[in-house]
Amino acid sequence: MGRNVKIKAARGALDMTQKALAEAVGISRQTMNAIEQGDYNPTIKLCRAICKVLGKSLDELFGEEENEHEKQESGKYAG
Amino acid sequence: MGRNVKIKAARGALDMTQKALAEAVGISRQTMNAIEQGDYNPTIKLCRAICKVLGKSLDELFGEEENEHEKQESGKYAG
DNA sequence: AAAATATGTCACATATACTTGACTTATATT
DNA sequence: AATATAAGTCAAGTATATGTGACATATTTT
Repeated sequence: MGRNVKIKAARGALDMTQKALAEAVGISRQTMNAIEQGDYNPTIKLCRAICKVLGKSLDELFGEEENEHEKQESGKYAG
Repeated sequence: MGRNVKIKAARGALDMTQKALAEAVGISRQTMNAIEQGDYNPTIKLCRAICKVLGKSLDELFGEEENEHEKQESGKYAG
């Protein structure tokens, strides 16, 4: 999928650890890590919760996939 | 969850049926219907695909849950 | 350099997003 | 008023998001 660098940056700006963010959002640390790693595809409700904690919009954190070195998407919903 | 009136409106503006939108996005008609009905919580990837087809941003279509007559959320990720 | 904390990853379990097929109720169209 | 298309819903199946525990590797702190 493509690592989510924006979450990591926003989290860093608030000096929060993955664990702290995960707790604030109400999910497990591993899930938070997997999302930053791009290992999966969170639900919109979870994305909204992350945005709220980090004080960012959906577009800022989850808009337009990083297509810098695009790694052959398993493309279920065609782009 | 709360019906997504915005998708319905954007779809209507393009004179698309649920079936047509579902096909354009690459999901089943029933899933599209369930999302508009607020019967579940799509993944961000699917949301992006819907946005792309409808020419709207995540914030426009999926930002901030409708809290007009808020029906006691099952609140997994606290709001 | 040892101890502590943060991050990455794996395997297995559970909840739920999404599919498919079928049926019903609206809303056109003729 | 009959026929067609659109929309809503249900049950049963499959795929995957998320949880939990455990362990490995970075990175920071002492």
